[in-house]
Amino acid sequence: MIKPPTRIQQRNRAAILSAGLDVFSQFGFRGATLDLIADAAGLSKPNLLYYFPSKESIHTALLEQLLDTWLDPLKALDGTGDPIKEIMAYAQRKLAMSRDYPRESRLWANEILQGAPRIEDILKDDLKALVDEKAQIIKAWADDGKIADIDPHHLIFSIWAFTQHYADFDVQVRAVLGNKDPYDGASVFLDTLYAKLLQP
Amino acid sequence: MIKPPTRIQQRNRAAILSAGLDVFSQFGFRGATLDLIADAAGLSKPNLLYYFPSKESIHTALLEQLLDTWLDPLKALDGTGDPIKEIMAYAQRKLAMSRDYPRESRLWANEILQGAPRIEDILKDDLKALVDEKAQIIKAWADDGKIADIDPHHLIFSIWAFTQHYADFDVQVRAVLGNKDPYDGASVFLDTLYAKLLQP
DNA sequence: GTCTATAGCCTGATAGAC
DNA sequence: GTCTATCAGGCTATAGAC
Repeated sequence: MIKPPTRIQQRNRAAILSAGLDVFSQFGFRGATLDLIADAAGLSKPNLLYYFPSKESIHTALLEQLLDTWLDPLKALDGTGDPIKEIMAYAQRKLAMSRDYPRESRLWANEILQGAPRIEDILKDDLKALVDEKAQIIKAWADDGKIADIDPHHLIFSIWAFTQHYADFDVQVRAVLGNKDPYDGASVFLDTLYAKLLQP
Repeated sequence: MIKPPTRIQQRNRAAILSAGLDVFSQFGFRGATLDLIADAAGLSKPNLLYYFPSKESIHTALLEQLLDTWLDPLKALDGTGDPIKEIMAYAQRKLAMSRDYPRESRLWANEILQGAPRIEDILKDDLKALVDEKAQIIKAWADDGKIADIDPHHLIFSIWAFTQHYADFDVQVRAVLGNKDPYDGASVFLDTLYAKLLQP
């Protein structure tokens, strides 16, 4: 018989996951330590290991939780909608994710930078299938003359690259811009960029 | 009296730096270990520490060496040249750097992702000054109607983001593309993207 | 210049009291 | 459920033989 988690358990699990997100997204899997996570979560190390049996299990839980929401913006790209509007709305959704979930973006970036040892299969199966499916939609739009004839895969890469840059390279962007908020300017630029690119 | 380094010393120093680049670019500063670097360099750990006094010193040497070449493509942007050609040539130079020096790109990405504790001052001083200078050139071109009126800072960010994506997210790009080489398609896409964006 | 040996600290994880 | 105490192994760095 499995008992439902108490409020304390829910709170501690959430605190650990949030602390783990902080630490793993900054230092990567190898650079993160249980001491740092335990401190950030306000728990002792053994107590942390009472909730999660290992360092790996915290990391895995975070990646699984992330996958649920990370691919949503692309999944929402609708083949029956207005082509240019659909693509530009996707790009803006991704930019909003960088603004609202920068730690998640950096967790992903760290995992890929380190060779994606824990999610390589997911990239080659789920991610590739999703991208190929949406690329086909975009290609059909191009063939119909509804948007310019550009490579759909590199179009998607460019959206990922540009939007995630503001989360992953946040320190650099802010160092260069000074005190200005990056996201307003980025949003305007994004609209201009893809409006011009996609115009048939 | 300082003696010139012997051939063995030159070779070992180079081997350590190359091994350090491999390891730091994959795991970040904290995730890297001297054991991994020593193995990759084909030296024992104490011998490695004979050439560099500490882990930090290897990392610093790599970052300094990187800075020399990392900003060259932007420095070469010439205010007296043809505006659209200059910007597109810059973007292509950056893409070539991702292709030819992916480890350097990932070393940089790791450092920024981790909050750039060791190069934050350089970002705020040297990098900001360089970018502001080139942004002013680009703005003047826009004011003269020679290129479209777009935000120069975000234009530069977009070039960084898109070109470095192919080095930093290499595993993901290749997982999605299958066996195809990414760089030919990226180069064509890059030309199309900025030709359309910059057209006044 | 290069090695073996090791100091001294930090790491992930466990045992057992309460 | 949470703690103190602790283990075994990995970590950076040093000592000292050759």
